[in-house]
Amino acid sequence: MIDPMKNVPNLAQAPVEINGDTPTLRLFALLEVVASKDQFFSLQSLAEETGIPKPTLHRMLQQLENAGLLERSGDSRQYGTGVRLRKLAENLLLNDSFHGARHGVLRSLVNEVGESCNLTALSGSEVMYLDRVETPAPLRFYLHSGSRVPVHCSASGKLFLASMAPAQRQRLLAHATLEAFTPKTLTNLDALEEEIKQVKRQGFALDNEEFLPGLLCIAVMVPSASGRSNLCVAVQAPIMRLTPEKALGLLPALHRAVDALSHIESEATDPFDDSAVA
Amino acid sequence: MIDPMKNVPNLAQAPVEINGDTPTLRLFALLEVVASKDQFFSLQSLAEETGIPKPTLHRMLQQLENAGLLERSGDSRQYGTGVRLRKLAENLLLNDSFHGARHGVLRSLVNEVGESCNLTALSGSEVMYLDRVETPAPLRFYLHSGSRVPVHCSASGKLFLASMAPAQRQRLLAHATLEAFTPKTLTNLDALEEEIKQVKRQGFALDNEEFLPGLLCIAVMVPSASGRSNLCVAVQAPIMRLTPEKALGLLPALHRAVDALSHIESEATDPFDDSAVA
DNA sequence: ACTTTTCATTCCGTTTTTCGGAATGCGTGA
DNA sequence: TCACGCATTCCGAAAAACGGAATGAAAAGT
Repeated sequence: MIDPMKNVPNLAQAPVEINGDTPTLRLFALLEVVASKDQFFSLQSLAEETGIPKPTLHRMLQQLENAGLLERSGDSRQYGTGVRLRKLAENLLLNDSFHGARHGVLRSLVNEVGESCNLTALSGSEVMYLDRVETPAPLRFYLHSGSRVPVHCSASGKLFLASMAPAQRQRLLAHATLEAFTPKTLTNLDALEEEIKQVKRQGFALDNEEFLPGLLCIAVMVPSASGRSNLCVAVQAPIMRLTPEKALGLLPALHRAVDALSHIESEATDPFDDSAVA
Repeated sequence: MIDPMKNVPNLAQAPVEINGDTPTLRLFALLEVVASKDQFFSLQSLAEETGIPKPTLHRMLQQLENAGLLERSGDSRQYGTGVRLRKLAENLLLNDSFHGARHGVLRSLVNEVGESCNLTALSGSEVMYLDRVETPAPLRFYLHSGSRVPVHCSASGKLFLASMAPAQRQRLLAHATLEAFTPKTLTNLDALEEEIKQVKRQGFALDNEEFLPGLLCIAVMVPSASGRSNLCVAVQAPIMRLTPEKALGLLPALHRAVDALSHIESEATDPFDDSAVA
């Protein structure tokens, strides 16, 4: 990957990383680059932008073209998006009413409590942000959906841990390093178990600057009709605006959101529930 | 070319074929199946539906989940679409390479009717502006592509709602706050359902100051050759210049635009049809 | 008209990934 | 407690991806 100086291509290199552990995911990352373009592009320009070797990129694009995901303008060397890809995108957005409904609940929770809220799920050994709505207040933490945080220092994570069978929890924690993100992070397994016991008793969890200094978070689990739940709602705010005591006052609002969310979730398993709506 | 898909498991259910000559394309075909679903699904059900062996399907889903393209919900046996996939879909529609052609249609519609027009798509529970062309008149509303408006108080939104199955619509609306942006906003579910019935009858929708005071909007849906449509055209104008009655007079122009747009959409499948932008 | 430059495309041995039947794990309901 | 349904892991054979080098093909320069 050494850059021979003789070639000095054009403007400042945009090192768009094509990440992915598998060929397929690399192709997806490529599609994302393509999808973010507003115009046609050539193989060459894309090769420079992404750093993918030309033959490899050629094969990738050819594959996508054969599949109807990309199209080429005429016989020329300009690529653009294909019908099939657009159709997929449309269907996806059109049918995603669960996400839409959940987002709505989240939005009204934010309206009510005035702070940023998010939906989280356990994904592997980490907590993932499924969705997030920001507070209108100017001072806020920038966190976005799709990002991940460790289980041991997040309110949602502690709830997930508390909902597990002891054996399952141990299996998960056995291979985890309880990394200290702040001085308040629980890095001791016994302390964490103690905390989890308390979470279980209380029915909610707090993260008091255990992940980011100055960030307080309170979370509640959305129960699942069948089996264990993998969904939490949480409010996050700077400690300047939200002390642990004040956070407890938000619990009623959180529980209302949880109710709404669990109704949505139950519709997923029970598609025959479309009675109302005249 | 040899057909590698000799899997003919023909179990009791519908035989949705996953075609594709390469692993990546098979994964993509799988995503298409997922994207066309309106509800969560389990590995088992998908295995039966597609005929893909369980271990293979498991690996595929796991890969997609790790990449953030899919998400698991509920008791962790239910899969649904992920943030990253939705993001990809949105970017794609926003930067579509047909954008140019569609933009042209929009521009000539603006020329004809003299008011700002826009193209919209449903994204989750909100209406997204795909494109917009402003009126040359000095008095106008500042709205731009990429921005979003709620479904219940926009003409396009009502059209999308009208095109949904009752269950889907209910899910979307049940937990939504029908926020009142103006005194005319429909904040009552029954009233909204009534309005939707009317929209369905009429084939077009009006937004008469339901979102912004003084703003009237009339919208028509662009039909899709296959499946449900996710595209609307709309004219927006200050009520000073456009009354509801006068808006009806714009319907012929809107329908001409719709025709042109649906030709663009079908162009890809029929390259001999040059009738797009005039 | 001919040469040079610039891309796109093909070749092909090596490396990585996928495939899926069989075996195992895990939670639920008898 | 056991059995059953489903999710998950194993692993060797098969397939696909990889990318440096070589080869076209067409535009740009002379």
